[in-house]
Amino acid sequence: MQRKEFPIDCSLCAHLKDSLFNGLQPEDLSRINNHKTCVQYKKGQNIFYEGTRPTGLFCINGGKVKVFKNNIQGKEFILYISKPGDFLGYRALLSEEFYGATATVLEDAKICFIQKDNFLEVLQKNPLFMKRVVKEVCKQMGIMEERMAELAHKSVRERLAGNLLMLKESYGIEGEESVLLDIALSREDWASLVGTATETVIRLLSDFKADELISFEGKKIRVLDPKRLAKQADLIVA
Amino acid sequence: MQRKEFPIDCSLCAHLKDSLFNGLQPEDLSRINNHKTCVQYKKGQNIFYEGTRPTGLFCINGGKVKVFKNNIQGKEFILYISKPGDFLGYRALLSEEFYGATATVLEDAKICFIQKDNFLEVLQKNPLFMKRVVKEVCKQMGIMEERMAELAHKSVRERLAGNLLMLKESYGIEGEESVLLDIALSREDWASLVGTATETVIRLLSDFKADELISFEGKKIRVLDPKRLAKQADLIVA
DNA sequence: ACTTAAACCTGATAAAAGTCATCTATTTCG
DNA sequence: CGAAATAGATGACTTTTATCAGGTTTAAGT
Repeated sequence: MQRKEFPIDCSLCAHLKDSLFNGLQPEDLSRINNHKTCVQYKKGQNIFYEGTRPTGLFCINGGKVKVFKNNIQGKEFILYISKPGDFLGYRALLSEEFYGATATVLEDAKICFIQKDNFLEVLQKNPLFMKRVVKEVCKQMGIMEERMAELAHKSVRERLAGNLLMLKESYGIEGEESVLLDIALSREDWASLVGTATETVIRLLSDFKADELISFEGKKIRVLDPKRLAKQADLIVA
Repeated sequence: MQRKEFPIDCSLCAHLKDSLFNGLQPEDLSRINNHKTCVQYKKGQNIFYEGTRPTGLFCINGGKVKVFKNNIQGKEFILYISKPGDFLGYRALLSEEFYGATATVLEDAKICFIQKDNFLEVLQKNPLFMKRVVKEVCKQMGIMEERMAELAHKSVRERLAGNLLMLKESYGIEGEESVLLDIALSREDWASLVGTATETVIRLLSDFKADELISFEGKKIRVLDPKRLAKQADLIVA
């Protein structure tokens, strides 16, 4: 469980443009930069744990991370899958609560940590930055509301199709006639994302494959027919 | 569908202390106050509609409101039940999106409307107010995450028990040996809240009644045994 | 390379919950 | 007040999905 540090300058970060830090005054960005620590994580390592106190904010520079809750029976539900440029753990930090979820690395990651005080200071003296953060939180909340309503009334098949299309938006690499989802999830992760049993995901994914809606490419999935998939997700009135 | 206006001064509002406006500078509160319009709504009336553009913020002075999404098949899922002191419609306003849900009056209500510009101005020149809003949004988000995980992996029985306990926190009136839920929901509303079919709610509620966990008092429910209900909700390891 | 473990897959079965049909009680409203 | 509409209740049936038990394939570690 060794953690290797790595040097990187926020102002030169390849993902600054996708991040909420984009647009920050140079002096503020350098304040963030000078007080951060950046660490490499291997697949399977945890970044923070449900029930513990946040002491700062994580910002992803590379790799992918899942944020999930565990219920009493140990069943996992994935709330978010985060990628470079994304903030991690800001919800609990800003609501001044303990972490409500655990974050685990899906694909080897480089993650920067910004001390709570530094982040909050920059936040408070930058109304525009604050505004962007609020906007982002509220946007996320809208997505959650949508997902929750689907969880309540859609079948597993519909939800799986919907999640394939959702990940296509964030992780899709456009090819000719098809889109590769550039994220390697185990069947178990898919189950945690959709809110179902692993066996059910396996069966449905091979259904979708048999129907030529998707194909498998190593651990990744290629979306062959987004339109018909959207019908399966009951997003369009067929 | 006539709307009767009514006069009320924010600084004298009985629910100011429960509201996010609490702690606002007198001049800012009066700015809000002078630019608001307050209207009475009857049960069943809509306050705003999914898919329309927010033009301001609603603040509840009296009554109760449900905020819900409708899916393609017309099935309703209740996201929030709001009471006096609560803000309504701030999520879409702050994320600068269309409303993601519809708000309908559950019990005759008095609701004030604050024009977008006035609200945003007060928000921007008051970092502390902004901070409280962010904190509240993030707290709500934590609640949503929790509820979503339950929706994913708990049975309808567990969720119904959990929702009874949840409403007990917000709407419970303590009696001797029991707590009355001071909110009149139809079986259909309960179903929309829990994410199930009306018939299932009816059956489960009468199960709970037979087990003397709850009793019915007109349209309201009395919680007789919160502890055993928590076991049904699988909140405590029995 | 070999052993072990993890991930993936398949089939059978059972339980949970949705749907449909029907009936009764309770409101609502002209 | 009485008719009509709405809400609540119950039974029969079906579908979906979880669970369990057994497989095979793939990956990981020594």
